[in-house]
Amino acid sequence: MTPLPRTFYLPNAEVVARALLGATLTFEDKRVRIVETEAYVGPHDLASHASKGRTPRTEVMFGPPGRAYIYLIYGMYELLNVVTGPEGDAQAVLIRAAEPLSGALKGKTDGPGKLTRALGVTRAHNRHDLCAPPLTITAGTPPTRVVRAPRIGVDYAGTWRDAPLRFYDADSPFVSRR
DNA sequence: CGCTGGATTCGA
DNA sequence: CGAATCCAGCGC
Repeated sequence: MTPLPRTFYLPNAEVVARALLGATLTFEDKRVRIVETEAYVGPHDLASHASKGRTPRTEVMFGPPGRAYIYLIYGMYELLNVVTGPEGDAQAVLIRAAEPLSGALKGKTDGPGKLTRALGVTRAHNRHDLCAPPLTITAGTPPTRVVRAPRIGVDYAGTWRDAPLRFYDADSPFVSRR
């Protein structure tokens, strides 16, 4: 399969988060179907790391769309994001959960930390261009029903805490719990 | 340079 | 409910 074109990542994070549901995430020989995402809509979004401004860590979010933003959280989990929006517009979509498609996975994929661990994706792939191997996203099977809800674990985000920017496949048993 | 706390997960 | 485990961001 051909990776989704860079133009796919050009719209805002909310649109891309919704559009990524059902798409296939591939890393080397491992493939999963994305079933849960969250949109981080810009520097004004207090839940986004981009709200701290342009720093060494957030730099990639201010760059061109279609790149991976991967960071370490709680000292032990790597979370995978996709940068969206035009260059200079720091938006991103967190990939929270997926369904296994290949059998080579090293564990569960029903949570953002577990997903990257099962795929073997690490910070070494931060800034990687998702339009080229080994880490890519291709078209897949869209969900029948999509649920929109508040994001998980962003209680610190003030007025942005309850913004309904989380999307998931209502019929998938692989959506993260909570 | 020291301090604080986190887009999580698992086990008690 | 709290520990694990480490580093970004910030203040001094």
